Formats: sequence, C-alpha cells, structure tokens
Amino acid sequence: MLNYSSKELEKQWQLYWAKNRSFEPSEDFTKPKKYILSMFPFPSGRLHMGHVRNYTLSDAFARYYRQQGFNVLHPIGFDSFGMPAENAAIKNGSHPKKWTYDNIDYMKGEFKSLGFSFSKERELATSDELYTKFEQSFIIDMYEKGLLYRKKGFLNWCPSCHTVLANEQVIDGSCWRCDSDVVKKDMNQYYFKITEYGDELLSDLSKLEGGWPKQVLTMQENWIGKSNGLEFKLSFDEKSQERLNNKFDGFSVFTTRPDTIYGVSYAALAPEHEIVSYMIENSLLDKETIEKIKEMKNTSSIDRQKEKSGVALNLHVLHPLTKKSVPIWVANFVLMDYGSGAVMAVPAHDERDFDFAKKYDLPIKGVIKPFGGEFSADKPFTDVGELFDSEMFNTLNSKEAQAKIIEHFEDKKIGKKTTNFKLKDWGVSRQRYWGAPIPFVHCHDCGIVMEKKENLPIALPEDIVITGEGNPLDHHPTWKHCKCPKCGIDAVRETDTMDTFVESSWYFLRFCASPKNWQIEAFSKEQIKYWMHQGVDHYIGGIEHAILHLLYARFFTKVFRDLGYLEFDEPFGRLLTQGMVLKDGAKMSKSKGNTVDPDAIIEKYGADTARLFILFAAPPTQELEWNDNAVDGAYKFIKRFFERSVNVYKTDKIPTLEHSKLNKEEKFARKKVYEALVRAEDVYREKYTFNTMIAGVMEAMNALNLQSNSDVWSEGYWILTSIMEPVIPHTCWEISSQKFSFANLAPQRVVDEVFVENTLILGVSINGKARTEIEVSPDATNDVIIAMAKESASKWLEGKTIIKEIVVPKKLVNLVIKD
RNA sequence: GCCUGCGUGGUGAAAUGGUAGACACGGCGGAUUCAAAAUCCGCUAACGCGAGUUGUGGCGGUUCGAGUCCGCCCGCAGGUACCA
Repeated sequence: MLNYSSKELEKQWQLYWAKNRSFEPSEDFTKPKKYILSMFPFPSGRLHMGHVRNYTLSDAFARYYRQQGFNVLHPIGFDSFGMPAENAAIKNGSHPKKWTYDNIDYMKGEFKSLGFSFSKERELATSDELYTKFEQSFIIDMYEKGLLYRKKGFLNWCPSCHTVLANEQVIDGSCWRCDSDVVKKDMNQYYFKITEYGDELLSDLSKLEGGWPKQVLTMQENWIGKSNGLEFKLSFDEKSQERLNNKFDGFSVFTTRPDTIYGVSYAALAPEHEIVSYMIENSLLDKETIEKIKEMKNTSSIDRQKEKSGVALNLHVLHPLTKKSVPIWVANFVLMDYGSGAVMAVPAHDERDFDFAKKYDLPIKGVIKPFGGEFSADKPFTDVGELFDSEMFNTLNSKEAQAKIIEHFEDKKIGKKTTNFKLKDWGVSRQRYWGAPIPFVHCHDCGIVMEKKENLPIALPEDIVITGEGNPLDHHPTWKHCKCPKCGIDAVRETDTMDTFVESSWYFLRFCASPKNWQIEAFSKEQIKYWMHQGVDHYIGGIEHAILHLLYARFFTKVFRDLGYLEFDEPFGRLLTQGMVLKDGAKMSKSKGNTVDPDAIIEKYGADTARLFILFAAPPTQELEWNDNAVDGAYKFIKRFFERSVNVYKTDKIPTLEHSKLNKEEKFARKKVYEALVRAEDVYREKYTFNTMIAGVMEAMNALNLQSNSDVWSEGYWILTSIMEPVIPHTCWEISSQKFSFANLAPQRVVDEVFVENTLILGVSINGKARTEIEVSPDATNDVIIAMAKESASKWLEGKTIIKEIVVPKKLVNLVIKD
C-alpha cells in the first residue's frame, strides 16, 4: 500500500458506501440526532466550485457526527423548477423536463465522485409530480386560511422573461435573473400574506441570535423594515371638496416624526394615488399638469430617484391641529406602495421634503432646534432637539414629544399609533410553464374554486410548445379546460404556476419523511418532531439567500405551525453562510472565463484533494481564492499521509503507551497529535475553522515524522485518520480498513498526560517587549521565576530600576523598569 | 446616505488581552539523479555583517502588556436605499 492511487481508491470506497447503505439515517428515534443540510442546487447542468464548497462543508459535519454516534440526516435534492429549463428549451429545442432530469442525473454522478455522504434514498427533485402533489395541497390549505389571495395590482414585470417578479427578485430596478429593466404592470395575481407574519418574523429573529450570522439577522430585520408612527387624516377644505365633486373628504398619511407636526408646510401624493387618478379621469386638471403626472408615472424607479419633481394640484387640506391651510402637491418621491401613498411634508426636518421645498419655493418652518442652539433654515435639522412654535408641546425633547403628540391625536380621535412594514405580500404567480401549477379553477358561476385534493397533483402537460412568448399552459389546446370541481360546468384552469421559491420553502421538511411513506404523506408530525428538534442543526449555504429563501422558509414554517402540521417556530437553528469561491480575485463565472471545473480537478487529483484544499485554504465564511499550486500542495499532503502509514501496525485497539518512557521526539509527537484532537473538537462545536484543524494535523504529521516509535505512529494514525475522515474520507477509510478495522472511526479520548511538561519555556519581556526566554520547572515559585528572569535579562536591566514584576503562569514574565 | 463585515509577510492565512506571522503556497539553497520529474533536508516579515531596530490601514486612549478592547479617521467588500 505504498502507492497512493486516488482514482482506484476513491471509486472502491464509493462503491462500498453505496452497497452498504452507509449514509441512510436510522428510523430509531430514541437515538440522538443531527440534521445537517446544505442548500440544494438548481440542476443547471454541472456543479461549480461554490457547490463543491457547500457540500464539502456539510459532508464534514455529517461524517463527524456519524463518528460521534449520532443518527445523522444529510439529504440532498434538486430545486428543479425554474426559468433556465425553459430558456434552454427555447434555445436548444429541448424539453424542459428532459433537460432538467438529464442534468440531475449528471450532477448525481458528480456528488458520488466527490464522496458526499448524502442519503440516497431521500433524494428528490421539486419538479417530481409527487412533490407537486403535496405542495398543491398546502396551497389549498393556505388559501382556505386566507393566507393566499388574489388581487389586482401594479406588479413588477420582466419584459424579457415575460413574467411577474416578487419585490425580493427586483435588484436595483432590474430582474434578478436576466438583469433587464423591470416595468410596472397592472394585473391579477396571487399573493401570500407574509405581512401578517411581519411582526413574528421580526421578533423571532432574536431566537436565532448566536446560531445565525449577525449580518443575516440584520439584513432580514432591515428587509422587514418595521417602523412605528402616527397615522392621521388630512381633511380637504370646503373649496377643495367641491372641486372633487365631494367624492373625497381627505386622505390618510403616515409619519414616524409626529414631533414635527407643527412644521408641516405642504402635503404630497404619489402620482398613482387614487385622488390623482380621479382628477385625471374627470378632467379636473389642466393638460400641462396631466402631462407632467403621466411623465412621472412612466419614469422607472431608478430615474425617479435622480431628481425630485412635482406639480401643485390647487387643492388644500387643513392642518389637523392648527387648522391652517396646507397646499397639496403630487411628488415623484412619494411611493404608492408604502404607507398610504401620501405624506405630510416638513421641509425643516426632512431631507427629501427640504429638497422638494427648495425646488418649488415652498415655506420651510422650523419647529425643533438643537439643545441650546437655534434652528437654521439652511439645511434640514433631523437630530433630536427641543420643540418650539408647537403650542402646548413647546420645550419638550423631540423624542419624548413623539409619544405625547400621538397620545394627543388619539385623545382627540383624529389619528392613531400605527406600525408600517417595508415587507410586502409575496406575489407568487408566474406566467411560465416549468413550475408547479396553482391548483385552482375559474368557474363562471362559482368564481375561483379550489381543485379537490384527491385530484392532485394537477400535473404539467408534456406536449407543449415553448416559444418564449407568453405562457405555454395558456396556449395549450386542452390542458386548461376542465369541469368546475364545485358545480360541474365547463371551467378553466388557472394557468399561472408558482414562484420556485415556494418549493424551497418546505423541502427541508420533506426530507424528514421516511421514503416508505412518501406516497401517502408529505411528512409526519412525529418524524418532524424528531429531526427538526431545535431546527436543522447545521444549515449551510450562500449568503445570497440571506433574504429571499431564508425569509420565505421561516414564513412557511410559521404557517405550517398554524395549520397544525408542526409545533415549532423556526426551521434553522444554526446557519453557516459560506463565502464565495474566487479566482484571480473575482467570483468564478463563465462570462469572466475564470472557472475551475470540479470534474477536471477530480480527474487530475481526486475528490479528497479538492475537499482538503477547499477546507484548508480559508475559513468557511470567508471568500476562498482558488490557487492551483496550493491544490497541488493538498494532493502532496494526502499522498504523504497515505504513504507514511507504512509506519503503522495493524491493530483494532488504540495502542497504549507509557509516556514517561518515551524520548523527547516521541513525547512531542504524541503531544501534537492530541493537540490536533482538541482543536478538532472545538472546530465542530463552534468555530468551524477547518483550516486550523487541518493545520494541526499537519503539525502532528511533521512531529510524527521526527521519530520512529511504531507505537507512537500507530496511536497517532488512529487519531489522525479519525480527525481527517470528514475531510478526506476515501483516504481515511482505506487506511482505517487496512490498519484498524474501522474501529478508530469513533469518538476519541484525549489523554491528558501528554500535555504535562517537565520544563516550561517562559518568555521574558521588559516593559512588554519580548527580550529573552527562560526554562523553568513547572512547579517553580514566582520568586524563583523572577530571579531567573532577572538574570537572563540582566543585559537590559543594567542601571535601571524594576518597578513591577508580573508573572503570567505558563506564558511569560514581564519586568517593568525605569531609568 | 444608512446597516453589516473586513484591513496582518510575495500569497492563502494563524494568534482565550500575554514571545505576531502557526500551517501551507511560492521563492532561495542543498541532497538524490547521467539529467529531469518525484522525493527528502534547510532558509525565507522588513532593514542590518552583527548586537539590534522597525513592524498587524492611520491617529489617539485604556493596560504592566493591544493584531485583539474603546474613540475618531482612511480604505475595501457585501447588503440596502426617496420606506415618510
């Protein structure tokens, strides 16, 4: 066994694992469990290095916990619905289903060749009809509970993908997938009422503290965007009401700064506001004004941000407290989909209101001044200060005034305390073929009717033509025609399919179900209770899912809880967000031409090399710079690790050694081995810094190589192959099977005697600066140590006075001196 | 703008407030070889022949002692943005 041949060795163990069902979880729910999950891939065709990093990490956890005796669930699947399958269909004329499942087959082969210890029997693809069946059933439940509804609205529409996008899928005004400019389109679609869970999604973030990266918690918090304030109505004066044919008596506004209420000098409506629309439709505005408003509406959200613009409506409202007349404007910076689409404007204390007031020469009325200072109208004052010109609230601290003014509005019944969220309901309809059909029927008589559960799944037709224009399901000759499930007359199926984020919002629950029950249930309460206790134990994936996927999955968990399917609040106990894989300082991408193909690396070096390099080159949360030379180095280490196992004898028990009889090199080697073990335990528990764990093993190897005691070698390998198995499993199983009958792939005991030293080296520093070293006995008293330190450092002490002596046990001595 | 992170050798990176640079890559030198590859050994923060001096983005502070803690500033990355 001198020659390391990665290819044969890896293939052999992969076969062995498959044959022995080595990675299937047990159904014995009395055992302690670990649920290790990596975010499942979209079957794009081939794995990229980001995937390899992701699954190498989860595999290391899974293998470690198996060694520790846990019942480990480490499943994998494919998030297999989605637009790329259709885009490929348009481009190559392939069928989305064939394209998808061919890719899945190929990628499964890649998983195998990387030695990932996934459960084979729980593999799934979300485009499987069985998966769709249960998903549609959940959708029906959610509709019945009022958590899914249909409404007309202004939607984000990608003209290139010909589909609607959720707010979360619009990045800087562009489509998250194809980067086209997103436009607004008025149409019907289905929404999940995620806003109903806004408060809980926010407050439960505190339950995740410690388990999730702070960064992700902050991102979710900002995305949910809760703000407290005052909502009140601004009422039109009589003249304005008449002008509006008495159709409107006013409009509602929301502010987080009620303390600035006396500084209101105008109010502004969004261009899409209903009052504005009414005026346009009923020709209550002159041509020029209508043109200006239309122009604002047609400007994209990015362009709207460039410069403020607006137009006066010649309407007036009465200030709610002072009853003074306040002019109404239409302003492009007022958003229709936040609050009520209308704002009170206080230019003295708000940047946006200020810019707008400057541009249109509107009055700026200060009501808050800096403590001990004066208000200046040169720029808006937005800090906390003292109220003035605010009637009964004068001299109050502006922070305190907020609550008081809200109270005042509530007492007078002219306004109320309100909370607003940035989070909006999640639009899920997609005008696409390759997705799960929304299981509803449109009946002329009954309206929207849910399909009967026994008819599920409503599967996709396979004989379709995909052109890229419109929705293939809508164009299909027969698919959408059906009978109303309620009254039986001719009806039409909903042709919208669901956003693919719906599938990834519950897949982690599906994995908990025993495959033997897959046909009859989505998952069972009992099994979920076991596997999901404290959530998924380690969830690993890219930071790019910090908002979308993780928020939706949290939402679904809470909904399922309220539907009675499960009994916990949060799906993922611990989250590890891995860094990107870079080459030449940039993210690997086909367009940049800096990709490294995992298959090529496996072919050249083997899977263990790829795995070792990835875990060694950087800690998981950091970016990982690909380095061909260092990959080569990883290969050489494995080869050396394998070949030096000739020094190890065959045994099925860890050798026992009499430490005191060993020579210096032998003792040092043992110490290094056990140091590596201690480090490994820390890594899995909390730090995840596999790089330092591997460095420890390398140090131990270097130390073993300095001695030739075969007991020390054998004990060392017993432990080191156990530590390294999660990282380079093929190599370690080979060594372990040949030398230890696998008995070492089990929890290891730390032997404390190896850390006992008969002399200690202490650093000696003068005024905190390292100068020299002394060698002392471990039980030397401080007096002795200081005396030795002084002698050793005498050169630096000449002519100086020692004013303080500090001994840090086992570390150093610091002498503080002065002239 | 706001919110998170992060700034350490030629490079990837280590370092519970206690001798900065472990481990590895690269580089240099040597052994082996007819030669090369592979392998093995040694050196490798900078400056200096050396004793030594200087060094963790910058400036301060706390401390016997700061890469680490605190304050301000600079730079980079990610997220987010007329959210009233």
